[in-house]
Amino acid sequence: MIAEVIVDIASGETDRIYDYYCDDNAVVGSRVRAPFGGKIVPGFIMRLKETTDYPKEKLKGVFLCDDGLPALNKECLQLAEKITARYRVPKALTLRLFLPSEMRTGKVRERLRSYAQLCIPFEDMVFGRAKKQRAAAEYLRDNGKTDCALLNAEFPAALKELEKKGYVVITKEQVLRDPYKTLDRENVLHVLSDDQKRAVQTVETDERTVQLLHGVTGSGKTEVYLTLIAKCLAQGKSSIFLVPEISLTPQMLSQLRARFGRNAAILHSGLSAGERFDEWWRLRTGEAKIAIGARSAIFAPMENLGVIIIDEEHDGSYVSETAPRYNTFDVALLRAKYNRCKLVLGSATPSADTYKRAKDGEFSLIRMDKRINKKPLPEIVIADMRREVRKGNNSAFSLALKEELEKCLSEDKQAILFLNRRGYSQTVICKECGYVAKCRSCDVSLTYHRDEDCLKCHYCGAKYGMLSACPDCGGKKLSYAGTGTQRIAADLQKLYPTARILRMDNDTTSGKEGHYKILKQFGEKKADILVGTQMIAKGHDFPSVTLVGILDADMSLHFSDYRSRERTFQLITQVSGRSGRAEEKGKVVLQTFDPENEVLRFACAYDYEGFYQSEISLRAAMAFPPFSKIVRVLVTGEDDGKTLETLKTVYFELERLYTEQSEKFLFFNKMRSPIKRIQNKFRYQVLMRLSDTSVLPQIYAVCAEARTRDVLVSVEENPANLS
DNA sequence: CGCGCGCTCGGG
DNA sequence: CCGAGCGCGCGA
Repeated sequence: MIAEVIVDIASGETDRIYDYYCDDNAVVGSRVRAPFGGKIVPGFIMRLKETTDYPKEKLKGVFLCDDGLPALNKECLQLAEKITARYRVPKALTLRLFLPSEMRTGKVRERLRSYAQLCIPFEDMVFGRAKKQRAAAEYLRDNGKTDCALLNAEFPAALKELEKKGYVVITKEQVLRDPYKTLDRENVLHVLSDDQKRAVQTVETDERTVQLLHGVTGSGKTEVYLTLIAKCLAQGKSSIFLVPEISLTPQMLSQLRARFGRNAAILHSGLSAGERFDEWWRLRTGEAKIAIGARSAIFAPMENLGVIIIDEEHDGSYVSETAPRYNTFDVALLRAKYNRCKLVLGSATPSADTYKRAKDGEFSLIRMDKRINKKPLPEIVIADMRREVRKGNNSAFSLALKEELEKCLSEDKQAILFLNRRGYSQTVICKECGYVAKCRSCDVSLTYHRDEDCLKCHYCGAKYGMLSACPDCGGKKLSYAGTGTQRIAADLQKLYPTARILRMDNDTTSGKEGHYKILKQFGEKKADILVGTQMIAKGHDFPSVTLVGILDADMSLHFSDYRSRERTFQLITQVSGRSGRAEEKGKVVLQTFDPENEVLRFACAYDYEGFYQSEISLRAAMAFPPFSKIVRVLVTGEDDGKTLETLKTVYFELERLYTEQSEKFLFFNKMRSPIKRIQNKFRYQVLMRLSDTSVLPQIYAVCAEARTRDVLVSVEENPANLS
């Protein structure tokens, strides 16, 4: 038998079919190891045939990795075909999306799971200030051998440290028992509210594929999702449940485990390679029928899908940032159509694009206006910072916020303060000549970090020593402009010396799991005030938080991005939802220099509909998406000359499209990208706005053609930022 | 004349 | 993508 093979090499040059001899029992979609260019590389069988035109004496044979069940089923192969064509990427790159990464590296399929157990007496261990390690060790002392996946989810990073210290041994074992048996399978009746019942019924009966669930925070959308999933399960159908990465918290994981047990495979960043493979394999064989995870879980290998759910539909993490830059919704829609099942989108603040399609009747629109516990949403009060400054208050905190903070502290409640920037201050400016400290390889302003007394580049992480004098003019009057979380936390501590303050931003949350640690500490009431950036907006549920302060509510309005209004509205709604989750009524203080701003007004009134109406008419008037499509072609490379050369060819070809079909373009221009260099790569871009997307495939074709060995050409549709 | 690096080519 | 093969440039 002859196999048509795609070799797993991420390059356009090898992106074609190579013929090989193969076993007669080979199946399309199987993984192989193929001799290629003097090495053995992984590959995939795309088709099988009896003969080949390629000279027999030069033909080589492949080793079959999958016996019986191929790694990729028919749907995967068809989906891969479509994604490859749509985004014009090498086929190998698309096929990789469907497999856990460790399957490519050639390790033989193992059905092993890692378990940890103590190997010296608990009493002999020394922990110092490592509370998480102590907690993990205590857990192991009390519970004995435990699945590493569970420990990693609960005590991030602790296990690795314990192993390093020699306190814990990790063993790999054949999966013999249910590793989740430590979690009691819950046995409760899920009684739905009228709103929830109606939502479930609509999803099941409405003809349209896409169902938008627009429910206010606390309206019980999650229960609707879980009911839909449970119903599918009862019919033997599988489901996919997508959430933003950040919301896969340990609490949520155990809730899902309790509800669905081993029927659910949860694909989250805490899993080790082996565990990820294990979960994937359970889905592939049909042993597990529910895939839960972030964006990439849309490629879960199940058959017979009954429903696909995308929670927090508006979340930016649903667009991939590496090639293929797929949009999760687009992939989900393809899968829903293939399986003839429903695609449910849920959000309290849907993106304008999605909401418009629902209002236009393309999607079904299900409203859930009532909160499940009938509690009112927290009151949002606007603090006019201009007036504060006029009154002589130059601090970052308004009088109203300080009053609320004091009340909050005296009542032993918790508060969250939210702001948009990070670091101690934004930039270092010479007051005499206007010099601004910039990164040598990225051409962006550096940020001062007080704890390390250094300057850091937020794009490449480069560190520079603090300046004592201006390198340009020698002046000594250097000033820090802007305010970050670090500064806020310091000021706050001065104001309330006894308050316990936690800070959370990209600097304090090292590693993927870093932010969980801080959130967990806060959840355990080990701090009174949490100061943080965007990342505290989602996820955890803190019952004793009764106050949320948004320090610079208008900051995000000033980004040069057509979605900044929408994002600001979403952010305020989301952050406000952190306040008053339990019995106590919550309060939100929103500080702004622009108190008349209508976006802030709509957000304070929880008026999504009003916001949408205003936003959509603005988008229409300005011909912004969804009334157009913004396309950015980004040309990047280490060699400035070569990069410019490629930019020229790309621009020449695109300009031809523009002149030939100018009626489809609203805007067309080439320019240097706002940040000229990131990680030593020069960046140039061609920016377009299309009124008619029928030229899009041609744009992709031009870019695929222009890409060279050392210059990358990528296409972004409605990019989230233009840096 | 010899080796070194940079570019081009091909891999089944 | 990655290694093999080849050409030209420089040093002894």
